Amino acid sequence: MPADKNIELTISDRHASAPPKAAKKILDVAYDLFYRRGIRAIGVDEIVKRAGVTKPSLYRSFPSKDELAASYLRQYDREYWERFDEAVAAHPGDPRAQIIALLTRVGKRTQKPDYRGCGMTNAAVEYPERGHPARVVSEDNKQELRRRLRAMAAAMGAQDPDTLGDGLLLLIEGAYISGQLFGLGGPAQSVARNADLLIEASLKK
Amino acid sequence: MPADKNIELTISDRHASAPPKAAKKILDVAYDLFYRRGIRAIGVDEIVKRAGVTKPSLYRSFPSKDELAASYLRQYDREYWERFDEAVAAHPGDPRAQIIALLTRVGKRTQKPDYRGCGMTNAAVEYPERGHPARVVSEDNKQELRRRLRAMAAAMGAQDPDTLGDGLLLLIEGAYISGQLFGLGGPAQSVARNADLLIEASLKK
DNA sequence: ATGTATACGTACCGATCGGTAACATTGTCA
DNA sequence: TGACAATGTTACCGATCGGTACGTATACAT
Repeated sequence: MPADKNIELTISDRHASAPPKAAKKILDVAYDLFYRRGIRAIGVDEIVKRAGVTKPSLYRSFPSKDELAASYLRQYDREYWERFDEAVAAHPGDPRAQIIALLTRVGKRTQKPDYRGCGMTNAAVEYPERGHPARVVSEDNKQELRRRLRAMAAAMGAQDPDTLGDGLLLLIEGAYISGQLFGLGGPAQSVARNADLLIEASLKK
Repeated sequence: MPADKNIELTISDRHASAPPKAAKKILDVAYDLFYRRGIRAIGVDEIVKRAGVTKPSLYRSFPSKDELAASYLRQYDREYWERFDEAVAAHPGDPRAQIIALLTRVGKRTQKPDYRGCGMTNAAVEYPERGHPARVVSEDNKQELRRRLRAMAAAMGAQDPDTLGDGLLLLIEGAYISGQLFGLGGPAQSVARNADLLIEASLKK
């Protein structure tokens, strides 16, 4: 279930009704294409064609393709933390169970046939140049992920919370990547089990 | 120290001397540009310009840009296993020490200022379509990595060698990716420490 | 010197890239 | 009805994409 809330705060919050419809269709289509096939691989022509709109419509709502990509990632970011918070909320006050729930879900997603990894991670690989609009969003997302994982490791009572938090991040990123590299039956299916072992070895005795 | 052995078996092994010099320059330049800035981001025009040759020269030695990218990855593959075997050879008969040596080096490389991750991983992200020449090389490389890590986990006497091998792979891939995402001081610097903890927790007691 | 093979360069191809100018059409609310 | 905003239409821009037709330079063997 993709992009169904507001498009961009600056667009939808004008006077509480009837934001441009074209912008939403464009962003929905761009979201799907960028995620599945990559940002560089998709041209604006294909986006407008599949969205049933024209190019000027795209450039009225988004200043450039790069900014459209950044908008796609901001949308991805919202849904990312929704999923995150959902797993956390399922085990209130139990950070270890939260992590395991989170990683179990990630592991399951990576085993779906056409899994394509994390949109954030992929975008950062596609745009190595510092300061690129898409990369900025991606880096912010990862910084926040690191912050949360370290905080959760501390709440678990790890001997070295920063090391455990970073170790969990490495496992997660490894799952994102190897999920799209190996497909079904790949190493990503064991991410939760390995995280559990790592946590066990990292707690104060 | 880049690409200084043979270019392509099919080129250099013609009659044991004087293979086209242009092909080597092209592959060297392509290697550098593809790795640092991405394959899709680099056009053939830039490659031939920086190599000081012309486009027809490129297409006499390589049937297409995609195949040039595949050649780049085959070269990367050779150097990859050279580094791997080097770390292994430093600790004969001690798989755990081999892994730690390996991951210590990976962790160090990820902390270099302009670290750009694993060329194989990056190529697979850039080319999600199955069967793409570049992706095929990348997938083969990863399969082999998984095979070796599982074998080493078994040699260590892990309770569940496949799970430990896969866990190590997840940590390694996580290090490749987060190395280029976070730069200096990122989570990748702790990959060896986390691997050691994971190994400790995975051995038979 | 002349044939033959190989490597290289000039110049070009059609397609697509991201992006825009100018204008016509629609729907909505006053 | 009039005004305005959103969208559509058509046609175009210069740049770059991957790739090639075709002539030329060099080397070596006869």
